[in-house]
Amino acid sequence: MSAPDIFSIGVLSERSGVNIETIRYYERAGLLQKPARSPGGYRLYRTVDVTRLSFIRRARDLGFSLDEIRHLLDLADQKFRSCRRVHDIGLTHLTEVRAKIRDLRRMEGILATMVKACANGTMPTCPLLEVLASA
Amino acid sequence: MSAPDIFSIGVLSERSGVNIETIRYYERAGLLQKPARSPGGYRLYRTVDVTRLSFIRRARDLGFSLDEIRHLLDLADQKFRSCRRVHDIGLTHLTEVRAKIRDLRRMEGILATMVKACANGTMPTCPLLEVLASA
DNA sequence: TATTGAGTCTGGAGTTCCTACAGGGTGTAC
DNA sequence: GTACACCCTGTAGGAACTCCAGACTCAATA
Repeated sequence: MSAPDIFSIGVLSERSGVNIETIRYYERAGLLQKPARSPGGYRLYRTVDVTRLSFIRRARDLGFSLDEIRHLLDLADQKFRSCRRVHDIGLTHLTEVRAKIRDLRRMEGILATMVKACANGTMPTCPLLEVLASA
Repeated sequence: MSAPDIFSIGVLSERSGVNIETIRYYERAGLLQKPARSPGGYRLYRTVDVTRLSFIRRARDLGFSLDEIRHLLDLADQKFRSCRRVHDIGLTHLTEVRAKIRDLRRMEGILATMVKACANGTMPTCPLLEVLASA
């Protein structure tokens, strides 16, 4: 664990913002490859693991399930031989991502209006529910 | 259950896109008020419940926890007397919403590029991980 | 109006995605 | 060589659902 680009699970946790226990869980769940081990049995990681783990964390924050993230990781890993398959999976997620952006934009608009009104000392009414409720 | 604006949990489920079991779970968790009951004990809902439930579903899809959603519902319900409190809670969520939008737009860009390249028959390399991994 | 079949009820167990110990081993710094 | 922080496995817990059994309700139809 002395080489600068090889580090322990604690360091990985710190650099990726993912809990140590969660990292081990992702390994069990197959989202991370089983890492190399030190002679004493410690897991050994590299920079590429930080990247992968940070991605998983962000994607989770954005409401993607582990299964969806598995798909996205497969895309990134170039696991699909067929261009058609990359296209289809990419398009599915693109549609989902765009829908999420649209919803978040709506929420942003409402929240910004409320915060602004409050800053002026005016107690605002809140159309938050209605704006997301409509199809 | 004959009046047009009063309906059963099954109809509510259909109109809101939320599982029947999940609706009952939200009731137990205090996100939905306890509904009126028919003489035989069936839950009775109204249009306002569809709105509220649809909002919860959307917010869950966007990665908000039930606790965060409780806060947002409180905002919408005008539960806070103080403008300061509305301002603070609104601002907290606004910051979170904007961060999510930023991440999703990055994903959107990558996915769109990949889908486009694939449509041209070119197998693209995928910088998906890198784009979200960076702080 | 009696029946039938879809819908609903409660309570409890199972699933996913973590998170928190307990009890023990590892690594390194003095 | 012994502290002390770190890591190991395994198991148990929590959040947010999801499913099921066995019993009851309701509306439609014969």
